[in-house]
Amino acid sequence: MTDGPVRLDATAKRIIELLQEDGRISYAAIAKAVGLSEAAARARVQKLLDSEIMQVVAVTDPTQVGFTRQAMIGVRTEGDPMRVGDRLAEVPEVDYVVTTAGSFDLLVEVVCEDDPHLLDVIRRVREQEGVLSSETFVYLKLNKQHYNWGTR
Amino acid sequence: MTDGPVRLDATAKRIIELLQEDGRISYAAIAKAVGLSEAAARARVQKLLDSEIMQVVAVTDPTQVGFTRQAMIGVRTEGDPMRVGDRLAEVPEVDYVVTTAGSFDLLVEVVCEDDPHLLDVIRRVREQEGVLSSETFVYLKLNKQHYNWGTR
DNA sequence: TCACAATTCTGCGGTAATCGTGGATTTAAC
DNA sequence: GTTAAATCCACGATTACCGCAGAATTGTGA
Repeated sequence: MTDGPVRLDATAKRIIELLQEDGRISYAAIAKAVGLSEAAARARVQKLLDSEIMQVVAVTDPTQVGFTRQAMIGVRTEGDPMRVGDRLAEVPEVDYVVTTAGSFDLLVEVVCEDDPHLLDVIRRVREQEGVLSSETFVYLKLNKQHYNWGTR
Repeated sequence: MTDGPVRLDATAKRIIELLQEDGRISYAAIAKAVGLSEAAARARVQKLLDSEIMQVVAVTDPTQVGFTRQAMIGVRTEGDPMRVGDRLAEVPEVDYVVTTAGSFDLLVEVVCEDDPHLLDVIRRVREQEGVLSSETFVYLKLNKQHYNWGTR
């Protein structure tokens, strides 16, 4: 998140791909797949986690775990969009923030319990300094969500 | 993805939250945290995975693993947006599709290697039957990405 | 090219976690 | 109240995890 681009060799990429398929695969299985000792594979994984290139986490469809309202908010800003984006990232209900080129400067995904909650979050976003306007896209259905795009 | 809403008890929710923090936490640690035997905790996790309520995976910032171009594509459709969304979900470069209410019917996130690749993906999206128009937001920076929103 | 330092890897032993199974317990349906 | 299904626990055999010491590799500067 903070560092610049990091060099990843073929082994690191292969390890990432294995964990993209199954985040709970054992170190021993990783080692066998990439041709390293188990200890070396473990060190590699730990380094990838420590450097924040990769995180291994449980991902859920929020609507299945009690968050009935999700939305993407397109935001137009004045001043430095990244600065505004970093501040919006601090809002707990915000799980995803990207700075973009296009008719929005920022795209902000939020996870809420219900409509009043969403309304409150939108209000807080719009109050943020540097936010000129926003447009909300309420999620009706999550059609696809995957993470195994591999590496290049 | 296919089934309706599934009932999650407090234990299941607690397990999900633990795995949202650390996808590689041991079954034994989960068992201790939720007050079950190790075997029971393992069975619960397996059930959550099998039912596709939860997936445990490695998540990366695509720009760090060789995908230099990412974008969100806002799509306006005719006909059933979900149908179009499900078809767009089959495009390999598409990693995220949601049906929304607002000035776009669908939001489609794509992961590409470079500009020509992105251009080609956009072309394929626009050619899709039922797609009236689209607007592309090229990602400049990923400010935040997290998954530990918990459960309710 | 060589020497030196830093990093990475291997092998291994002790400890802990995983996995399967059988039987007890709880839950749900009628 | 009875039955069936689901869930849980106990436990042993297997496998994985983890830390460490030394070897091998990589990278750097003279």
